Amino acid sequence: MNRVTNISQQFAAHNYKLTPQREAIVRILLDNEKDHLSVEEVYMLVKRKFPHLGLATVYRTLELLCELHIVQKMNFGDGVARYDLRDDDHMHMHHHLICNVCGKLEEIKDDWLLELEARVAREYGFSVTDHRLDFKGTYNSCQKNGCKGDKECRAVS
Amino acid sequence: MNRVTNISQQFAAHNYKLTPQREAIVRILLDNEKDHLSVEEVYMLVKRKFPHLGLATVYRTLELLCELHIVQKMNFGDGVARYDLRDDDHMHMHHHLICNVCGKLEEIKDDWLLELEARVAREYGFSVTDHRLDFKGTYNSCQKNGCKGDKECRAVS
DNA sequence: GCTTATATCGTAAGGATTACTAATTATTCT
DNA sequence: AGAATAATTAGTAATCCTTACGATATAAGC
Repeated sequence: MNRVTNISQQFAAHNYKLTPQREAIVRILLDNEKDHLSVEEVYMLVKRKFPHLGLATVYRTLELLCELHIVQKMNFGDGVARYDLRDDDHMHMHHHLICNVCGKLEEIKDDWLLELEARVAREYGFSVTDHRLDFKGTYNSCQKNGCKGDKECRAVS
Repeated sequence: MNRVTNISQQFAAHNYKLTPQREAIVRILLDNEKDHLSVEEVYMLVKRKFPHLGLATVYRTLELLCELHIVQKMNFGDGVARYDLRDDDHMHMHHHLICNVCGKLEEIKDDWLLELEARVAREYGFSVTDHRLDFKGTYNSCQKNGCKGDKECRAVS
């Protein structure tokens, strides 16, 4: 099924309407799935096709998408919230690799934590509904370029 | 060795001085290790013993501690940065359990990710220097109290 | 078609963090 | 010890991101 149609149905299921503004925002997110866009970036991109759209609408729509578990609001330490499309099952977030040198943010779609979640349930009496796993480090290909220094810790990870 | 002494040496090693203000802040962090304090909370606590301390000094000191890898700045979604003491080796962060019902934040000190880090290195050519692993879910003991709803997704996780 | 609810727009208000200047404290050199 | 230099702090102003608000516009129900 078309992803926009799918999302439209999820809106309807919760008595929300997929207005033209909301649809434009959703399309921007789908078209830039790899990019972990910030509110401002979404705003800029969607304004090309929809010049009259207001910034507050972007904030509200992203909050709505978050509530519907279509996206996940995240903070990678650059001072702005970023939004990441969830997997189709809307269950778990994928993992991230964040390079200290080049700054690249790569996604790992596999879920590597099923075993650990079972362990958490067993040992801590805690049933996991979601997780977040980020790795910081350096790509081997970036290693030779040297490290920019140890300032990355200042970021809110 | 005394932890304050140890930290003092780390300051000296980087040509920073452990001033009375900085030491007071460090002591507050050590005394409230489990609590993931925010800047404002540190400020309030340290002012009891050190009424003339300024808020900006708290911000600067925590940034400094972050640079020295003594603490880790984190964002758990409540709009403020929180600071978490690193393990003694200053290498890796511990993991967190965050309950959707009671809001409790528990730490898991074991490092469960060594194998996954090896896998990342092998499959992605990425050598991990640090990680972040948070589990969201509910304690079995909280389950019977019911869930507050699905608004937790609005938080920046 | 009129009424009611929902969504948008633009901007004002809020809150957390950073930037900045003057004052204070420590260090170095003679 | 005393002057000069450097490091640190205090207090507040400025900045930036986000939320709140009132008015307008759009859609839904009868």
